[in-house]
Amino acid sequence: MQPVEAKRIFKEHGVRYTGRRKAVYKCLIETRTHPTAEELQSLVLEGGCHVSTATVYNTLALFCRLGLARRLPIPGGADRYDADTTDHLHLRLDDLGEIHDVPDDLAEALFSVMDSKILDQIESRMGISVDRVGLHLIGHRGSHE
Amino acid sequence: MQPVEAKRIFKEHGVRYTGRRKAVYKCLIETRTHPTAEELQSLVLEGGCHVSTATVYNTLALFCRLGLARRLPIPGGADRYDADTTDHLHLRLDDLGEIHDVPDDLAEALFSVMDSKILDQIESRMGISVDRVGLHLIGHRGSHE
DNA sequence: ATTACTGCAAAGGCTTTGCACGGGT
DNA sequence: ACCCGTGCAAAGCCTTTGCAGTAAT
Repeated sequence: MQPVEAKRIFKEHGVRYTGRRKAVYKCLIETRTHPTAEELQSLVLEGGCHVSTATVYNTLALFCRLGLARRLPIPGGADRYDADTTDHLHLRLDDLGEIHDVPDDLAEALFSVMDSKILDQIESRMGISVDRVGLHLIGHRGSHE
Repeated sequence: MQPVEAKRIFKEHGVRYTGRRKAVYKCLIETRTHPTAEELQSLVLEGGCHVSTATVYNTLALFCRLGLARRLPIPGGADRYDADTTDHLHLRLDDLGEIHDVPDDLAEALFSVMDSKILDQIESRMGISVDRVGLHLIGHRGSHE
């Protein structure tokens, strides 16, 4: 999503498109490794725009509400944020503390094989409804050891 | 795993099989919904065995190290613990704050369709190694709305 | 002028840690 | 007697919140 479109979305929600929000959003879309709130704050500060920790968190929460970002819970660490809100597969490199996107065609290939008949069976046998299937990969840089 | 076998594992690791550890382990295997540390402490206390919060956490960490339990990270909430350390699929019921196991045959059916060729492709295209595939379901009680 | 945004600091939830005491072997 | 296990309280990390000041419309 382009920043100019973000501006429109803000307007539509009766929310102000302020300097810090602009700066936070810019850093978020420019950073490929899905930064934490703290990393994002550092980036914004380095860019010459002062912003407080609270504002970074509040701003990111706002982005998520507006559909401009997605929050990625990280077990045992700070959550990360992603400006790409489309459904896509994440690969966690735990040793580096990074999260990367898996190319869509490969992600699609993984998801497409998950037969909905199996999910239907799970629903009927367990007496529940499945809302979402969470899938993510955990790996590390380098070849198979 | 039977408590009697747990005792053996403790011995093997040169760790004492004390009253609290016994009580914590007993409550853990008896509780089907994968309790949090706090819930587990309450259960142990109700059972008439006094135990502190710190000990519950330390004990659970010990169990995980010994392979007697698994820690389940819960986004935005307290982590949960599972005495079943075999690979199996979890279903999170977020509205109830519960986690249930998916019957093995169904979980197996879901996993088996994930072609390893796709994972190989991801590895070569991204220049990484995939260590684990994380999969879990999020749902709610009741029929499809 | 009105309303929303921001910063600071405080508090919050969950978890770990330091240290002195007590209990197992 | 030794060492491990335990409790308590303090500190830790990440995040949210209250409130007073500031800026946008």
